[in-house]
Amino acid sequence: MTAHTLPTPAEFCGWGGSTAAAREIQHQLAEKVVLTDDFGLLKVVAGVDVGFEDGGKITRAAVVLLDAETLEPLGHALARIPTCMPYIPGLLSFRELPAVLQALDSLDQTPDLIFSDGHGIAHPRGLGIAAHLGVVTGLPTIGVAKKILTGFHQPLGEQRGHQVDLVDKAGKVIGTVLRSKDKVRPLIISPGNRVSLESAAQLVMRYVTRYRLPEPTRLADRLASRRDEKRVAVSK
DNA sequence: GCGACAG
DNA sequence: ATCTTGTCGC
Repeated sequence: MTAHTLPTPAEFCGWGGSTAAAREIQHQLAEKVVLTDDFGLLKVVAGVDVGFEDGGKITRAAVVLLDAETLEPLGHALARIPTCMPYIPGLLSFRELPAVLQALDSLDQTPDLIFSDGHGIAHPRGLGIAAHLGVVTGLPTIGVAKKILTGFHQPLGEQRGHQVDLVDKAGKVIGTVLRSKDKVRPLIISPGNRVSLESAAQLVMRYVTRYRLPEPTRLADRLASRRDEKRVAVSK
């Protein structure tokens, strides 16, 4: 069923699948993205991120579930699969989604909203990993990136909460450059699916506490990159 | 042709 | 993303 939306990892191994085919899939799926806030009250929010092990041979996806109201941890999942596609700017989702989907499937609960690392519609073909994930799962998603992939913006204010539009060459707004904390590099926020541009930035700020990244993303990042384990290993 | 380029 | 210690600044 996902054959037309996400080539199997095997199809890309050794370049069995072409980048041209992947780009065509993105163009088609981008048309399915909805930017309407059609979700109800948020009960469970999730954060997803991907890390690598063994020099990149293993792709490791992490998903964390939090109570949308209290940010209390409700659960998490990990998926580790062989990596068989290289990183290619613009085609990130084909490399990372297989593991992410597997981790999501292993959960006993479906989140009402997913914060994904990377871009949503702020992408050359309008389908960054967050948007791709949203279309494939049918769930509301928001892209939280640390760098711009495409687009331009006016100067941004220095204080926490300040934001400016990220626009494409045609002048269309595709995201928000958001200062989540004072004196830190801004985050690039863009809708993935079933979330409006305005809500995307608001929701991110709702889940930012004392760090640059919103909690769902920050916690998923820890799990995916094994921050805790490494800290112990180094300080020991 | 040249440079840019999420994670 | 990942390899990696200490260090400068708020």
